[in-house]
Amino acid sequence: MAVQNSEVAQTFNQLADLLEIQGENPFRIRAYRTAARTVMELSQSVSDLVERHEKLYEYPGIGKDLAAKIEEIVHTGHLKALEDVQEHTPKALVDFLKIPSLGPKRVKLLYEKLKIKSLEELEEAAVSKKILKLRGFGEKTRLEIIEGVKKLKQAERRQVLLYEAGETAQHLSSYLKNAPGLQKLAVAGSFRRQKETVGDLDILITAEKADAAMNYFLDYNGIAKVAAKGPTKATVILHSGMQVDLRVVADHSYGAALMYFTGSKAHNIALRAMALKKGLKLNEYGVFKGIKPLPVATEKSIYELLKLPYIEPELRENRGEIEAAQKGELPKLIKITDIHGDLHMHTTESDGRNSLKEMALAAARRGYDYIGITDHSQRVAMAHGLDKKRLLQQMEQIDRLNEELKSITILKSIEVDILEDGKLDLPDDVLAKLDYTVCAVHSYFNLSREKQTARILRAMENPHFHILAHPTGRLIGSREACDLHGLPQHRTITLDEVRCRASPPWLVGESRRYQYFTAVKIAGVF
DNA sequence: GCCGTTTTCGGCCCGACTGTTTTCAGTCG
Repeated sequence: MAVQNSEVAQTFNQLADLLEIQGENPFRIRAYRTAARTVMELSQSVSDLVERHEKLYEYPGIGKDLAAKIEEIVHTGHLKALEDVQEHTPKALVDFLKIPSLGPKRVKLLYEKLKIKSLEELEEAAVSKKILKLRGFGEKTRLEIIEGVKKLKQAERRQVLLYEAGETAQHLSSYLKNAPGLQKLAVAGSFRRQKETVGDLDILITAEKADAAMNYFLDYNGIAKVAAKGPTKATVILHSGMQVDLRVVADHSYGAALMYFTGSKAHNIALRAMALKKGLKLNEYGVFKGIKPLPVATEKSIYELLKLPYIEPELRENRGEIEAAQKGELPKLIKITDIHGDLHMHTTESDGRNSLKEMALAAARRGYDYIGITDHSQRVAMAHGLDKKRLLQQMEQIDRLNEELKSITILKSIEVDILEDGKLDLPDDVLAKLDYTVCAVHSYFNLSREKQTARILRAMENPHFHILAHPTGRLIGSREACDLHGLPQHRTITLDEVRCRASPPWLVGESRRYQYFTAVKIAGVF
């Protein structure tokens, strides 16, 4: 059984967590984490690379040592070094790191001085005030730990979907726009990078008087708790549980601060290292030569100073965008204005919320040239999927509507279910009458990799198969991707890619909850 | 553990805030 890249990355991260608690050289720990990231971003499986004797140590952040460790994991399925470290460190200590105010140093102290090695022991030591004996532990920390243990027992820290975070961001932004003396405002962080889920919101403002704006922010009625506040920085927890960080900077630092708070952390570190090599210092206040600030009002001017073109926030993850920028090979990202139509839409015939005509009119108002109607097929009974008879009726309806509406073209389609054996859920004669089909898996997500892949390949062999919808079936935060051979786990799709995949060059539908744009069938998707 | 137009050794991003301390270490982003 081949080892997945994510398993290798997980092993490295586990090792890094444990070494952190043991007080190992922090740079060595960082190397493990960097390597874990690199492995996750590889477009090929490490198993294949090892099998073909590719030089793993030529990838960024992977040297000979880590390459050997990767090979060990591929060959033996585990890492002896991790097991050795695990043997001497209780696993629960790693969970302690998730508690606010507990970092590796304090976890180490708790373990060494008080022999604490489980969540229960930690709770007991906090409640009985034993931990106050330790240097650096006071009453505040004690209460933080009790609260943290409670939360940890309940659930993981909540990550919300991007669009949910967008609603909170919208509320907060419109509130803050009325702050006294407000000049500029941006929601930065992972939200600006448009990550699929967002853990907290980072809001950056410039204002005539920082303290007035800060106080205005702290008066926001959605705040449940103020976790930290200073003259330029505050952290609050909203009633929804979401954390919001506010930073106030001087107007001339806005560009540098926006870049800094947008991240990602890895991208910033890489940029700072580049700046250092040029004899410059980069921080959230600007770019400095010695102590002399250079004029950098915008993010663009900072990139220019580093001899780089502007890098879009969505790409700032230090997974090759800086190298691509240096070579002038940055991908062009999809913009709303690039979208001319939507090929994945439901109506009230199945589980949509609007009628066929309402959908068409709404799309026309958006300026779309075309839409494709893709209600569910009969097998998805929960969504009242269409059988042959109802689909034929809908097609007639579409013909009539196309006559009536001249501003938009409505294409006939269906989201046809891929059955467990790879057959499509409707007979070929009716599929042949459609403009195109969207095919998707809605059941049996847990088949083995071999069976799942064979199932989809078989569906693709059908001459009426055109588009594979939500290819991995992953629901962000609630259902894992199904195991398929050859689909990358995580990546950004660019406009050029969509163009070259789609023939004719249609953009394809997306959903808020699925990770992927619906992929279009081309040779070599798998 | 990685890496090299200061280098094969000696660096490795950097600042705000907190809590505990009595000047600063640890955490966080």
